[in-house]
Amino acid sequence: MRKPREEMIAETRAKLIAAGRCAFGTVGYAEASMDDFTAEAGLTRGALYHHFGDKKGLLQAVIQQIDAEMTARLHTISAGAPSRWEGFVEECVAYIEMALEPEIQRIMFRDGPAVLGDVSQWPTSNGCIAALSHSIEQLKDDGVMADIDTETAARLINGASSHAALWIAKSETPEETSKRAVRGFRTLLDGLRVKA
Amino acid sequence: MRKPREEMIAETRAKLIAAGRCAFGTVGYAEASMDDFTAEAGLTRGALYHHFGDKKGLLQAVIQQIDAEMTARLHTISAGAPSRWEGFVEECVAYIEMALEPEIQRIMFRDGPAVLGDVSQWPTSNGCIAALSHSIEQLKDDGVMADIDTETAARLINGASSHAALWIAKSETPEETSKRAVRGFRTLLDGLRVKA
DNA sequence: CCACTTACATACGTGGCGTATGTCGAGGAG
DNA sequence: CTCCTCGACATACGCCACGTATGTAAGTGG
Repeated sequence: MRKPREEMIAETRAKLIAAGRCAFGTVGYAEASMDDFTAEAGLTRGALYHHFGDKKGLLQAVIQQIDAEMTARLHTISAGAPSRWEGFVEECVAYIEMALEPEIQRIMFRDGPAVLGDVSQWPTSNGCIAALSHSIEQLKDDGVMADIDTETAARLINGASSHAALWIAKSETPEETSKRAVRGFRTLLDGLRVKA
Repeated sequence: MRKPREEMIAETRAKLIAAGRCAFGTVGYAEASMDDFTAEAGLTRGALYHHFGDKKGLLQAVIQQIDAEMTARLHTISAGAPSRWEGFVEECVAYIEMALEPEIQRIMFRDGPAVLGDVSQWPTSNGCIAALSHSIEQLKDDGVMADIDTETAARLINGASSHAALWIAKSETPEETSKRAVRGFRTLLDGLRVKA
């Protein structure tokens, strides 16, 4: 065994992140007891403080992981679309739909911003904003999208998406509400499209 | 003195709400110690639990108060505009700008949703959404706004606004960022306008 | 082979929340 | 006027969670 040491460490970190992610995603950040979910991972709070400094540090790590996954998913979706505009719209819709998943919603859109401030502000873990910005930039180059500041557009869309997701998730009829939201969202985006 | 009793009670409630509002708005909900800010109001946690049940109950009361103030402000703004469309746009811009005030931002857009879930969901304290919806409904009747589900539009705009405000507030150059955001926001809204 | 660091676990103090209990003043019944 | 009740609020207690200080065993460089 060449370097089993570092592997063990990485594994410990991964186990802590996984346990924290699970706890944060289900009972929420504030109600998640560090003693409890570290024990579930077969460890103690000592390990957590050693690797992440404090509870917020673990949350950061969890968010970073989730953000990376979301960014990857968005990328594959936009890449597989027939046109760039289509890809962009599908990306936005996918963003709403991802925000519907309880874990993503809770961690990325509720507890994350509340505990750490505007998550998309730090250089790390703003992959989703960056992905949206990239798409918008391309569309502007293609002359398909109206003249609007790229980052602003990305953030407005991001905000609309996440709130829509919250709305849907809390709705009594998520299915129907989701359809209404996506439909309205398409209309909103269509307003930004340059008409032929 | 006809009913000094009820006045005293109302005053106690008001003092608790004011103290809580101040603490929540500055240090945040989680960091606000009930012992501390009730003492600042010349009371104890006993009074708080008696009137509001628990810490969340006080937060609800605080949110309700702020929401009422915001709704009133939005109403006067939209009422004083030259046209309905102008009034609507100004309302939205005002919404962004209100969300810039630290107290409103912290309580209404960060801690509120995190602690209580989607605030705009409960019947109480959705005054702002209702005000936006009302404006949108009128614009649709006037044939000035594109065919979009009213509530959906209100929520998308609400989401975009609050995220924009977060972005601005955390920016290193809030003044400039604010201009970018408002400009982009106007473009977004313009996309919903029926062209003559 | 030994000193030293690293990766954790254990032990302890503090503080905040919620609840159970106590007290004091205001009104109504007689 | 007196007593009794009830509501408004304070006090007291226990619990739990976080953070830190300390301990320990395993690995690593010289």
